[in-house]
Order: sequence, then structure tokens, then C-alpha cells
Amino acid sequence: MGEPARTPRADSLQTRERILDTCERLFGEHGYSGTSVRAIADAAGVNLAAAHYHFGSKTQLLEAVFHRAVAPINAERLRRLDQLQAGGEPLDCEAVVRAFVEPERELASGGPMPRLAARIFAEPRDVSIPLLERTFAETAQRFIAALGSALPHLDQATLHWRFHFMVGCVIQLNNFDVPLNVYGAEAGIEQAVRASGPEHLIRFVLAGLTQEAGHE
Amino acid sequence: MGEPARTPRADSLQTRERILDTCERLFGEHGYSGTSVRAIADAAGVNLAAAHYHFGSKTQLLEAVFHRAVAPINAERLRRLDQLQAGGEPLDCEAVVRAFVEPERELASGGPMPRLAARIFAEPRDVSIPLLERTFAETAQRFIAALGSALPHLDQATLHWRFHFMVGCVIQLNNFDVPLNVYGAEAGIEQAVRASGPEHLIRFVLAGLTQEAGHE
DNA sequence: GATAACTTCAAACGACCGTTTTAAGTGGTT
DNA sequence: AACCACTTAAAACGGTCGTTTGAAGTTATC
Repeated sequence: MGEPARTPRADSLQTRERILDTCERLFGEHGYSGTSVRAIADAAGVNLAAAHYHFGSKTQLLEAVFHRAVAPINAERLRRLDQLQAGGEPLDCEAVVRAFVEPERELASGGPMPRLAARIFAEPRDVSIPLLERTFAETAQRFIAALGSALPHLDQATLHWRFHFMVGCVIQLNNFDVPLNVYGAEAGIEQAVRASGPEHLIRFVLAGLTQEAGHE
Repeated sequence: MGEPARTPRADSLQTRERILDTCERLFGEHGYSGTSVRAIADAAGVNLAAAHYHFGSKTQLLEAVFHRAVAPINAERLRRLDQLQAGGEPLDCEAVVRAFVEPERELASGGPMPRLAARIFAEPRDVSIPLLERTFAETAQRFIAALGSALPHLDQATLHWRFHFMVGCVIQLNNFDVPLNVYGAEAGIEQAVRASGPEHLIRFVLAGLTQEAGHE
């Protein structure tokens, strides 16, 4: 019923992409519940029914936009991790962190994707957890394992928490307007603050990850 | 028009509190847009119009619940910070971090507040930023200044970022179901993982905060 | 016990929600 | 030219949204 059957036409691909682009932006700005399909269709300049024709439902629309936005980043993360692990020598923690952090900045720089990804973590559990399972679980588990072999003295609970904190810091990197508007950072240094974020992030999480003590 | 004028009655206070309790829980579970006033009224066992009678609008309802939940925690944070600064001796970084982290665990332990606070950061900007300005800006700025005096070698941008990362880690502490459900942590260690979170957090952010290099 | 303020209630308002339907348009293939 | 699958378009579906209304109920005060 829903899906286009045989030979998609050229202009329909444009419509699909326009919907996904707009969807990515609006979900990132207003969240899933805060964005209506009508608002997406209007902002994308397409008919309301086109969204349902191409994607079936609002849920599948989120799935599609998230897959398109996040899949290449996770693929690149895993590609870099494969490359690190292919060498055979023991893993360097900083290299693992960079393999996780940098693809997002390179593949999504300036776009609305990072904000979308950050917001997914705060959606209701029945929305976020299944989505994260499908789009992030493999990457997360591979990186946790890699960090575990780079930091073999850490037990599993410590490892999971530290990875989780790292993810939280990456999310905060995409909430950069909070420090600017709430913490009272001077507007003048705004650009410098934004630009320096990724390196600050890497420094911060590396120190947290590589400290000697497990806990206590 | 909205506000009760002279002498509030005893049972109305019960209604108000029931609404706020339910509101705190549902906003924490489903977010602001994802929670309807009807759902709140139903779950609280009060009439739909009571919510508007007591609070005026859904926005003011969020404001009220957030204020009630967060204000005492921030007050306790600042009280501890005052106490630290009253001594006159140079600030200890770990003490500052604990002054920030521990009040939430003590005053809101087990309740739905932390999840609510975590979700606010992901609400649309026009919802989250004004709210954070009113409820969190003073605390944030005081703690940034305190961290700055505990770590005098750090420049402002570094300081802001590291505090921001710390906040991100605190938020992740309240997203503990993500590691359990997405990262594949064994269900058996679930309780141990949850219980050990706060100490892991303090270790992690302390290492990130106190590392010697500013950046580069 | 009457009065007045405060609170609850059921019902309704118009607007918007996700989705479906039905029809019109479009372009490639024969 | 005629066909046919694919795509767009407009309108409507039932349902839920935040909010308001006006009357009934309740409690403190005189």
C-alpha cells in the first residue's frame, strides 16, 4: 500500500529529499512531538499527503530522517575503528575517542543533524529507546569494547558509565547555545567558543576516560 | 483573572500539589509537547479546568513544576558553595563539584525530577532557554566562577566548556536506562550500575576539569 | 444561616493533529 | 495516441489539543 512499487521518478526523489531535509531541521528545532506533519509539508513546500505517500507515517518519517542522518556517521565511526583495530597493536584511547567524535563534525558540520541526534535522547522512552537500539546500539557496543581493550584495567560498569558520559559531552557540544545564552558567556567570544568546542571535548573526555582509578 | 485572590483553601492546596506531582512525572516521561493537560488532569484525578484555574496555562504549569522541583536543589547548591567560599581558603575543585552534584541526588533521589531537568535541555529553544535563564543561570554562573577560582590557570572559554560538559554528564546520569537498554549492559548488574553512577560521575568530571592543559 | 469568596465540574469552543480518501495531473513505455 | 504506473493535489475523516465558559458545589466569615 504505502511504498512506491517499481520505478521511482526523478521529481519524486526531490520531494523525498526536501521532506527529509525539512524534517531533520524541524525535528531538531522543536522535537518530535513538537513538530507536525503539516509544518514539515508547508516548510518543505510539498503537499501534506506527500509525506504520508512517501513515508507512510510520522513515526516512519522520523525513522527515515534519523537513518539518513546518522547511518553514514556511524558507518564512518566504525570504519575508523576497523582501521585502528586492523593494525593489531594495542588501541590508543585518544584514537578511539577521535574515531567516535570526529565523523560527526566532518559529515554533519553546520547541519541540523547533531541537534536532532541530541534531542532524540530526550524523547519519550518508547520513542527514543527503540530508535537508539536500531541506529546506535551496534556502534555504542563496538566502541565500548574498544575502549575496554584500550583501558583493560576498567571493569564493565566503569566502562559503560564513562562511555555514557562521553556521549553526554558530545550532546552538550551540540547544545552550544545554552552556554552562550544561559551561562552568560560574552557574545563577543561566541565564535571562538563554538570553534574550540571539539578540542575541548576531546581533552575533557580523554582525561575522564584515562584516569587510573576505576572507582572509589 | 487566573490567580486565587485572598485566602486559599486547604483542599485546593492538595489539588495544586497533585497536579504538580503528576506534571513533574509526565513531563519527565513524555516531554512538554508530548504531555497533554488532559493527561495530567486525568492522572492526577482532578478536573481538566482545575489545571487552568490554578496555573493559568500549560506554559505556566511547566514553569511552576520546574520551579518547585529545581529551586530547592539550586538553593542547596548555592548554600554549599557559600559555605565553601566562607572559609576564605582557596576552593577545592572536588568540593565544588560535589556541591553541584550531590544536592540533586539527595533532594530528588528516586523522584521524577532529574529526568524532567534532563529533558528540559532538549526542549525547543524558545521553551528551554528562557526557562533555564530563570531557573539555572544564577547557579551556573556562580559555579563557573567558583571553578574558575579553583582552576585559575583556565581561560573563560575552557571554563565554560568544561562546566557545560559536567552538566551533560549529570544529565546522562539521569538517562541511565539508555546504557541498560542500548549499550547492552547485562540486566544483572543493573542495580550496581545505577548505584555507582554518582561516584563514577564525580571521578569522570573531576579528571576532565582538573587536567593541566587549557587547550591545545 | 445568609453572604461572598473560593473551588470544582461538565460541557463546549475553535484550532490543529495524523491519517485517509478521491481525484487530478505527470511522464515513460508501447 | 493510448495506456498505466507513479506522483501530487485538495478535501475531508475522527480525534485530541489548549483554553474558556457558566453553573454547581464548598468553605470561611459575618
